[in-house]
Amino acid sequence: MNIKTFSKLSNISAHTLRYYEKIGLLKRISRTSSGHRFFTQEDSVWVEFIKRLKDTGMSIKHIQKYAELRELGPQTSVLRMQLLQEHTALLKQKIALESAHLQKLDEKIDYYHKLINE
Amino acid sequence: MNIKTFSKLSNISAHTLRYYEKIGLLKRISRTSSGHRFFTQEDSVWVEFIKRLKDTGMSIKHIQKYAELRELGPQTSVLRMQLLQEHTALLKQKIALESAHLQKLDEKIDYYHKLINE
DNA sequence: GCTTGACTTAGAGTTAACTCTAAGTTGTAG
DNA sequence: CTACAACTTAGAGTTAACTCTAAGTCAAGC
Repeated sequence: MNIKTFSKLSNISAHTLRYYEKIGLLKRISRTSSGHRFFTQEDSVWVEFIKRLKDTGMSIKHIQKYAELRELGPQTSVLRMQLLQEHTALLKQKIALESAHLQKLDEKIDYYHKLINE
Repeated sequence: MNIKTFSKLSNISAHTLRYYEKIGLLKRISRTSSGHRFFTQEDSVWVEFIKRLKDTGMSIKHIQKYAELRELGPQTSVLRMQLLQEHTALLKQKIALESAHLQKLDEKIDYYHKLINE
């Protein structure tokens, strides 16, 4: 599919897709004979994975690192797994912190409730 | 306590504390006779609350709004409660999304494990 | 065949939230 | 009493991650 269609599908602007390619998040995007980018199902899977990393707070720099390892093929599996493990460890901490904060905020809301109903 | 002590206690730089005062996150910080800021236990409680909001993804602009309402006194309780409720609703969604992502990432790590042990 | 869209490079602009600098004054702790 | 710290205003610089512009070429769809 072309960049416009892929942009809609992935919910990432064409500008940003070109930017991601430029900075090395997307590599080996195939081209039509005329030079237009041609996105495949595989690209879609990869982009969804990038979004997953981004949505869980991984920086572009770290995603670049992962993308580089991916580029090097199967012999980097252990390294990639380690990166993911480090990331999920942080993510677990983050979720735990947010959950604790949420509880405190809910308590504060309860406090307001009582305050108002007096 | 003075700004340096408070900075250490709150883990926020003196620069940032002055910045927070300037943009209206911190109001009515008392002063010594010589004009130096003098932080109290109450300020500490408020700053911890600000950190809670920030750590859960609330923007400075929204925290400013909350701080303004707080400044207006008890008659804004309902509004403040509503702001908090909106925030916790978003936060719950965010935690749910992150948890779903975490699960997928854990699955990918499992996949790598199997790949490596073959 | 015309309009809309994709391509390129290079670089400027944006937003959030700081973070720092300068320059000069005054205060405080050891 | 000396060195370090706090104060002020005004504005510049930083980082991340986009986001957009220009200018010109070329392609695709109706």
